[in-house]
Amino acid sequence: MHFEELIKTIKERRQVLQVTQETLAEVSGVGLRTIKQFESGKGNPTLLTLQKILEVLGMEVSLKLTNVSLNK
Amino acid sequence: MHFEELIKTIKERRQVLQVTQETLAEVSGVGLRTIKQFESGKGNPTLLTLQKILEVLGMEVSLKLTNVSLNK
DNA sequence: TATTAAAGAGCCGTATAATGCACTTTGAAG
DNA sequence: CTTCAAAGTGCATTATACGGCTCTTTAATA
Repeated sequence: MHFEELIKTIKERRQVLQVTQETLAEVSGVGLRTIKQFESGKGNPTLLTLQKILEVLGMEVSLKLTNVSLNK
Repeated sequence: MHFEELIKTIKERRQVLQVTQETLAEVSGVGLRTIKQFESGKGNPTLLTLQKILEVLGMEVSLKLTNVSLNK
Protein backbone atom coordinates (compact mmCIF):
# COMPACT_ATOMS: atom_id res chain seq x y z
CA MET A 1 0.00 0.00 0.00
CA HIS A 2 1.63 3.18 -1.14
CA PHE A 3 1.52 6.52 0.49
CA GLU A 4 -1.32 8.05 -1.48
CA GLU A 5 -3.39 4.95 -1.05
CA LEU A 6 -2.92 5.00 2.69
CA ILE A 7 -3.94 8.61 2.84
CA LYS A 8 -6.96 8.02 0.67
CA THR A 9 -8.08 5.06 2.75
CA ILE A 10 -7.71 6.92 6.02
CA LYS A 11 -9.37 10.06 4.76
CA GLU A 12 -12.32 8.14 3.38
CA ARG A 13 -12.66 6.16 6.56
CA ARG A 14 -12.77 9.36 8.55
CA GLN A 15 -15.44 10.78 6.31
CA VAL A 16 -17.50 7.61 6.47
CA LEU A 17 -17.48 7.92 10.23
CA GLN A 18 -18.42 11.58 9.82
CA VAL A 19 -15.54 12.76 11.92
CA THR A 20 -13.91 16.09 11.25
CA GLN A 21 -10.14 16.54 11.27
CA GLU A 22 -10.61 18.60 14.39
CA THR A 23 -12.45 15.89 16.26
CA LEU A 24 -9.98 13.29 15.09
CA ALA A 25 -7.19 15.46 16.41
CA GLU A 26 -8.83 15.86 19.79
CA VAL A 27 -9.69 12.21 20.24
CA SER A 28 -6.46 10.78 18.90
CA GLY A 29 -4.20 13.20 20.66
CA VAL A 30 -2.47 14.08 17.43
CA GLY A 31 -2.17 17.75 16.58
CA LEU A 32 -4.66 19.18 14.13
CA ARG A 33 -1.88 20.61 12.04
CA THR A 34 -0.28 17.20 11.77
CA ILE A 35 -3.49 15.60 10.60
CA LYS A 36 -4.10 18.34 8.06
CA GLN A 37 -0.63 17.95 6.65
CA PHE A 38 -0.91 14.22 6.50
CA GLU A 39 -4.28 14.17 4.76
CA SER A 40 -3.22 16.77 2.26
CA GLY A 41 -0.26 14.61 1.33
CA LYS A 42 2.39 16.90 2.74
CA GLY A 43 3.66 14.79 5.57
CA ASN A 44 5.67 11.75 6.45
CA PRO A 45 4.13 10.73 9.74
CA THR A 46 5.88 8.63 12.31
CA LEU A 47 4.52 5.19 12.98
CA LEU A 48 3.27 6.31 16.35
CA THR A 49 1.30 9.19 14.87
CA LEU A 50 -0.18 6.91 12.26
CA GLN A 51 -1.22 4.38 14.86
CA LYS A 52 -2.90 7.00 17.03
CA ILE A 53 -4.96 8.13 14.07
CA LEU A 54 -5.83 4.63 12.95
CA GLU A 55 -6.93 3.54 16.38
CA VAL A 56 -9.59 6.22 16.56
CA LEU A 57 -10.82 5.27 13.12
CA GLY A 58 -11.10 1.62 14.09
CA MET A 59 -8.20 0.50 11.96
CA GLU A 60 -4.71 -0.81 12.44
CA VAL A 61 -1.50 -1.35 10.58
CA SER A 62 -0.73 -4.80 9.32
CA LEU A 63 2.02 -6.24 7.18
CA LYS A 64 1.47 -8.14 4.01
CA LEU A 65 3.88 -10.26 2.07
CA THR A 66 4.39 -9.15 -1.49
CA ASN A 67 5.85 -11.27 -4.24
CA VAL A 68 9.37 -10.06 -4.71
CA SER A 69 11.76 -10.26 -1.84
CA LEU A 70 15.46 -9.52 -2.06
CA ASN A 71 16.23 -10.15 -5.70
CA LYS A 72 18.64 -12.95 -5.12
CA MET B 1 -0.67 -4.73 15.01
CA HIS B 2 1.17 -3.06 17.81
CA PHE B 3 4.65 -1.76 17.78
CA GLU B 4 6.43 -4.75 19.27
CA GLU B 5 4.59 -7.08 16.97
CA LEU B 6 5.60 -5.08 13.93
CA ILE B 7 9.20 -5.12 15.02
CA LYS B 8 9.11 -8.82 15.71
CA THR B 9 7.56 -9.58 12.34
CA ILE B 10 10.07 -7.49 10.44
CA LYS B 11 13.05 -8.79 12.37
CA GLU B 12 12.01 -12.38 11.85
CA ARG B 13 11.37 -11.78 8.19
CA ARG B 14 14.84 -10.34 7.81
CA GLN B 15 16.37 -13.33 9.53
CA VAL B 16 14.40 -15.78 7.43
CA LEU B 17 15.82 -14.11 4.36
CA GLN B 18 19.25 -14.31 5.98
CA VAL B 19 19.88 -10.63 5.55
CA THR B 20 22.00 -8.73 8.05
CA GLN B 21 21.02 -5.31 9.34
CA GLU B 22 23.96 -3.97 7.43
CA THR B 23 22.84 -5.43 4.12
CA LEU B 24 19.30 -4.32 4.74
CA ALA B 25 20.60 -0.82 5.37
CA GLU B 26 22.58 -0.77 2.16
CA VAL B 27 19.86 -2.15 -0.02
CA SER B 28 17.00 -0.17 1.47
CA GLY B 29 18.85 3.11 1.66
CA VAL B 30 17.98 3.46 5.32
CA GLY B 31 20.83 4.17 7.70
CA LEU B 32 22.23 1.27 9.66
CA ARG B 33 21.82 3.18 12.89
CA THR B 34 18.16 3.72 12.15
CA ILE B 35 17.57 0.04 11.51
CA LYS B 36 19.39 -0.96 14.66
CA GLN B 37 17.36 1.45 16.74
CA PHE B 38 14.13 0.32 15.19
CA GLU B 39 14.77 -3.40 15.64
CA SER B 40 15.88 -2.94 19.21
CA GLY B 41 12.62 -1.20 19.96
CA LYS B 42 14.09 2.22 20.52
CA GLY B 43 12.74 4.02 17.52
CA ASN B 44 9.64 5.54 16.09
CA PRO B 45 10.31 5.35 12.37
CA THR B 46 8.60 7.52 9.83
CA LEU B 47 6.26 5.85 7.40
CA LEU B 48 8.76 6.39 4.63
CA THR B 49 11.54 4.66 6.53
CA LEU B 50 9.26 1.78 7.35
CA GLN B 51 8.23 1.40 3.73
CA LYS B 52 11.81 1.38 2.51
CA ILE B 53 12.63 -1.44 4.90
CA LEU B 54 9.53 -3.42 4.11
CA GLU B 55 10.02 -3.21 0.39
CA VAL B 56 13.41 -4.89 0.58
CA LEU B 57 11.94 -7.62 2.75
CA GLY B 58 9.14 -8.26 0.30
CA MET B 59 6.45 -6.82 2.50
CA GLU B 60 4.18 -3.83 2.58
CA VAL B 61 1.95 -1.89 4.92
CA SER B 62 -1.75 -2.48 4.76
CA LEU B 63 -4.66 -1.27 6.83
CA LYS B 64 -7.09 -3.53 8.59
CA LEU B 65 -10.42 -2.69 10.10
CA THR B 66 -10.72 -3.51 13.77
CA ASN B 67 -13.95 -3.85 15.66
CA VAL B 68 -14.31 -0.70 17.69
CA SER B 69 -14.49 2.61 15.91
CA LEU B 70 -15.23 5.93 17.58
CA ASN B 71 -17.18 4.98 20.68
CA LYS B 72 -20.27 6.92 19.80
C1' DT C 1 40.59 -18.86 25.04
C1' DA C 2 41.02 -16.16 20.70
C1' DT C 3 38.71 -14.62 16.59
C1' DT C 4 35.11 -12.82 14.03
C1' DA C 5 30.47 -11.41 12.51
C1' DA C 6 26.32 -9.40 13.86
C1' DA C 7 23.84 -6.62 16.83
C1' DG C 8 23.35 -2.98 20.40
C1' DA C 9 24.50 1.56 22.31
C1' DG C 10 26.73 6.44 23.27
C1' DC C 11 27.75 10.82 21.27
C1' DC C 12 26.25 14.31 18.35
C1' DG C 13 25.17 17.22 14.19
C1' DT C 14 21.50 17.75 10.68
C1' DA C 15 17.02 17.25 8.82
C1' DT C 16 12.43 17.23 9.50
C1' DA C 17 8.10 15.75 12.04
C1' DA C 18 4.91 17.66 15.40
C1' DT C 19 2.54 21.51 16.94
C1' DG C 20 0.21 26.12 17.72
C1' DC C 21 -1.55 30.29 15.84
C1' DA C 22 -3.43 33.04 12.43
C1' DC C 23 -5.11 33.49 7.87
C1' DT C 24 -7.04 31.74 3.35
C1' DT C 25 -9.66 28.67 0.52
C1' DT C 26 -13.46 25.70 -0.46
C1' DG C 27 -18.04 24.08 -0.54
C1' DA C 28 -22.65 23.78 0.99
C1' DA C 29 -26.88 25.99 2.60
C1' DG C 30 -29.70 30.02 3.09
C1' DC D 1 -24.05 37.10 -2.49
C1' DT D 2 -23.63 35.96 2.59
C1' DT D 3 -22.66 32.85 6.19
C1' DC D 4 -20.52 29.11 8.29
C1' DA D 5 -18.01 24.88 8.90
C1' DA D 6 -14.34 22.21 7.32
C1' DA D 7 -10.11 21.90 5.18
C1' DG D 8 -5.70 23.82 3.62
C1' DT D 9 -1.45 26.95 4.19
C1' DG D 10 2.49 30.14 5.99
C1' DC D 11 5.46 30.92 9.66
C1' DA D 12 8.02 29.84 13.74
C1' DT D 13 9.41 26.82 17.61
C1' DT D 14 10.34 22.45 19.82
C1' DA D 15 10.99 17.67 19.73
C1' DT D 16 12.89 13.93 17.68
C1' DA D 17 14.04 10.83 13.67
C1' DC D 18 18.03 10.08 10.72
C1' DG D 19 22.60 8.92 10.20
C1' DG D 20 27.76 8.47 10.74
C1' DC D 21 31.41 7.13 13.77
C1' DT D 22 33.13 4.51 17.42
C1' DC D 23 33.00 1.26 21.08
C1' DT D 24 30.78 -2.67 23.54
C1' DT D 25 28.23 -6.88 23.82
C1' DT D 26 26.84 -11.31 22.23
C1' DA D 27 27.19 -15.65 20.06
C1' DA D 28 29.24 -18.91 17.21
C1' DT D 29 33.42 -21.31 15.67
C1' DA D 30 38.21 -22.63 15.55
